[in-house]
Amino acid sequence: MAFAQIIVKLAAHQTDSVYTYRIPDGMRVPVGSMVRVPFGKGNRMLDGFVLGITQTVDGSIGRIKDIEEVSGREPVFTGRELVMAQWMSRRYDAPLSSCLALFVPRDPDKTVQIRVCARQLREPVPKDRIGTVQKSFLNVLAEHPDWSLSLLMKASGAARSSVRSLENKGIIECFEESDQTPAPLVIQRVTDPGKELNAEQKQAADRIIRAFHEGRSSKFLLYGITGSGKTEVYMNCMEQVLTAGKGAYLLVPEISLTPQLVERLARRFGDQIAVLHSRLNDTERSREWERIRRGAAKVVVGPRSALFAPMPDPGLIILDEEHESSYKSEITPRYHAREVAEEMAARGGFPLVLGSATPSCESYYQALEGQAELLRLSRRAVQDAVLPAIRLIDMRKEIASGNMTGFSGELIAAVKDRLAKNEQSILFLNRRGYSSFVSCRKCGFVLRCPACFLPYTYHKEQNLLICHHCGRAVQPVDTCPSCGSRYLRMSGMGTERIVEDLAGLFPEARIMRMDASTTSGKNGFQEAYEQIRDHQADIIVGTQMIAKGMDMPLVTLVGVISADMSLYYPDFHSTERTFQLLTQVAGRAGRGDRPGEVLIQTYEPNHYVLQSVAAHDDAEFYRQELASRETLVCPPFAHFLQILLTGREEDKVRQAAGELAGILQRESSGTDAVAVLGPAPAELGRIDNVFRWKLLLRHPEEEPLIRLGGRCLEMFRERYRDITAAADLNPVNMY
DNA sequence: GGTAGATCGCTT
DNA sequence: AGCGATCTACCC
Repeated sequence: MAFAQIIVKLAAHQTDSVYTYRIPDGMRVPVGSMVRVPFGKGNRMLDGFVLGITQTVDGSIGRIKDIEEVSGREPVFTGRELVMAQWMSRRYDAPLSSCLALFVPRDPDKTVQIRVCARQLREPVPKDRIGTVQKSFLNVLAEHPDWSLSLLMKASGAARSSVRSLENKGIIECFEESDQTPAPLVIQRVTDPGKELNAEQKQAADRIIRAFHEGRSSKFLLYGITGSGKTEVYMNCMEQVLTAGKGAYLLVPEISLTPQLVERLARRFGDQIAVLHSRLNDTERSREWERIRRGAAKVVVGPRSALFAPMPDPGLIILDEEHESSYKSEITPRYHAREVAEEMAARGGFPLVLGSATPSCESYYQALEGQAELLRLSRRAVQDAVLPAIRLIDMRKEIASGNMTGFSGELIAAVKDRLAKNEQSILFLNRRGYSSFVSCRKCGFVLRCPACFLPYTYHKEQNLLICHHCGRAVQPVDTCPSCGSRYLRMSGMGTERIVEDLAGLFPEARIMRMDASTTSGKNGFQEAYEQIRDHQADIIVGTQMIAKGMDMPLVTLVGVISADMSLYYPDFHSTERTFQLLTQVAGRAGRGDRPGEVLIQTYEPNHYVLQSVAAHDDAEFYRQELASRETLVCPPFAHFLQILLTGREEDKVRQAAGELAGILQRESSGTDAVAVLGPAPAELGRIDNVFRWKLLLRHPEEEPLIRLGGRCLEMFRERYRDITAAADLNPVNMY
């Protein structure tokens, strides 16, 4: 008798419990299998992962049930993957089952279809008495040796018993065969042999490849300005890694996974690439995974989750736009792809490349400290393109001169000028919708979502008040729900409002809006891009999505409506984000043969972020930002562990938060003392009627935070079963 | 998350 | 006492 140690995927389990199930006689259940098991009083079928096999069983276990079946290919995860999942589980305080699930396709049965085939071993000798049905079966088999057993049976009219009879006589043999390697999603011939690299690019590629050949897991920061040809360096390195028989991961932020990039990679690597993104269905994703698992696809392109694709022998991981916050998962396990990639590279003994035009402060600091090798690309690969002129517009002066429109005279004049020249303008505002809140002029009441307590954003097109947090949509009212007055006012500006105002100012212009609301369809983003490229719009009003890597040669003006909005967001990342966003959005101007101009409207033109953006002085930004981070004791000079407590009863959540703070303070002592900040209600104190309190732990090193957090949360969870406590290491959203 | 068994509270 | 509504513990 054999038993399997199984962890089960159950949402209510905040921590893993290992259950013992009996393996029915004849069932093959290796370690690493995914199985269906009956669970709970109702014997509901759940997915489970097999962590171990034992021959005996602990007498204290009451009732032991049988495994129902094994899902898909067995096993679904390797020992190496289990080790990575365990590392993630500890580091991110997440159930092991949730970490293992990342390495397993959602429906393993779709990954590979096992079929039963037959092959003839010898001719029937005369003394064998063959019936006619069996003879017919052999004839069909001779004609179609690749058919499945069921097909052969159907064609010949043979029953399973006849087949068994042939088997028993040793004339045929039945065997299981997995399907052929699935067809690639992207089919393209290799037409691009690769460009000659310039000196900087070549030096960068050489140093990465040297580390690869030496089996060093070095970390590189490829810091290259917009248009300096980072992708060409990536492709050159990947090609050399492939030549050496290994595979490569190219991670991109989801938004950057555009058809242009995929096409470019396909022209270079043909069907050796596997493309993964969130819009694939289960079958498509499973097929790409299967191609990767079989070694048919050696270049994996995708967002952070692509790291978990089962590449048998990786030799390189590249994170493009490494500063992007989409590399941090906001659901359990709350991992950062950069950290997971680093761990994979370290274990595998191969290099990691972080690429960006605006590196994260963490990576920049590591390069300064020598923990990452810095590779600079300082020249634009496109010869004539020059950096755009960036000018700051002091909006205080506009207000002083009586201009309350939100558009400076200079910006309006510049747009008018571009319209006259038949060139395109981009106007950037990082807030969608029409107005940011609706309030009563008489009593000051603000219309808010009842579940989240966040002000509603008015969407004029749909004529709805929408909560940008939970998505709740309600009909607008014309009287104040509090005092009954009819003086309701819309305040703050969103992209919809900007479009409306511009239409009034420039009635002849073709104005287009590009934000999450207008690009939601399957190809929404691509279609919008093509419209811009084909000059079907003169003015494009958009949120941050227009800042990302699109090539728009007709755009010669970029206007930032308000740079201050993101600058004063209550999060220490806000300055860095603003710098990155403004630098990226400025990079959209003048990439063709005409020079670009960037106008940034602000109420604080002397702020170091704006000054360094305007001067194209990245080094100065990082100098000031790192100094400020050191003073504020923020990353990279400290690490945070945020603990979010949620529950349906406000009093209970508050009380639990206080108790957890006490446990943390008691357990953290001596030289390794961790700073405990809070508890405090979260800025979004209530979402969908669940109350939220938070605690923040800070320490110069990560390890004491992970250790203390893990230990204290274990104690806490035993005591409070109805309160959810979720840890987040170095959260990207500190609210 | 789902279920059974315990407990609560209101009805007859 | 009788029965639905709510709470609590546990699931191999």
